Amino acid sequence: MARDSDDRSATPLPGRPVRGSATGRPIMALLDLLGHRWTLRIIWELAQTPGPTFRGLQQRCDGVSSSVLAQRLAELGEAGIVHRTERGYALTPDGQDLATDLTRLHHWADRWATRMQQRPLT
Amino acid sequence: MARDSDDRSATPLPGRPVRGSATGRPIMALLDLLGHRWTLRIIWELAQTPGPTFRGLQQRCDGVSSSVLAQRLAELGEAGIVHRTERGYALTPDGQDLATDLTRLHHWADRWATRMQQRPLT
DNA sequence: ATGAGTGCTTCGAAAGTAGAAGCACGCAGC
DNA sequence: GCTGCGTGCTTCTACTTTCGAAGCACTCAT
Repeated sequence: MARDSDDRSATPLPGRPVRGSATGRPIMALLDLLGHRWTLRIIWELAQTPGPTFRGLQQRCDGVSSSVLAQRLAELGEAGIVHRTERGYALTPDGQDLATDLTRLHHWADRWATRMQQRPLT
Repeated sequence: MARDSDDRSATPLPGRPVRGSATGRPIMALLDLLGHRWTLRIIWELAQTPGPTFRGLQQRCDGVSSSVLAQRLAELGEAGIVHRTERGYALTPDGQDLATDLTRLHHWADRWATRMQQRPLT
């Protein structure tokens, strides 16, 4: 996982300067972390059905490449959002809190869908 | 802005098959849309201080390249989250609702920072 | 030993992003 | 007119990230 002296294990964490913000403000680190592709989706899937295997999670995420999945799980693990249990991958208590907030996005998305159908696009 | 018949206007929208999900479920479209780089940040900045100019917003986002910013604003506009007013760019009512949900992420991020400081990483 | 499952890595190709430069427009002052 | 400034936004090339197939090392049951 961590090849020694890997400068690129640049997981966005609070207190660290992250890409797009040198201040290290927690919200910036979070927005950066969640801005990585598949990250939001992985948290979402783990919230829906906890405990999948690596390959199982891969399938749930519509066949995300294993290289990226491993990378994301490492980031989320380092951030204390996901951990690996004997029964598979799962959200930590912190991760569950975060997932709860994401649930609100789900409700928003449903209303969004309704409005977009009413408004003919382009 | 919306040049007709542009094949690349692949903005993730509910009802459309998006990358990583053929179903077009609203939440998937949203997670995909928000997973693009700078998208979360742009919404966040517009929620903090509405009405910036293009270049002003660019500076707030730590110098995001103008090409990406224009692309993101087009996506968010197409999604009905951001629109351009006479006083500059601003969130639509829908966008403000979304930003409200993101505010919860801010609180989570602060708690996250506290925990990460207590636990030395790696 | 064979086979199937696991987590995870490697590597070339494709897609996305960075960053500087520049275009077209409007407007104020001259 | 022209110059200068500010606007939104595009174009271009170089760099980074992601994809996707393949494969490695390991465990466990057969």
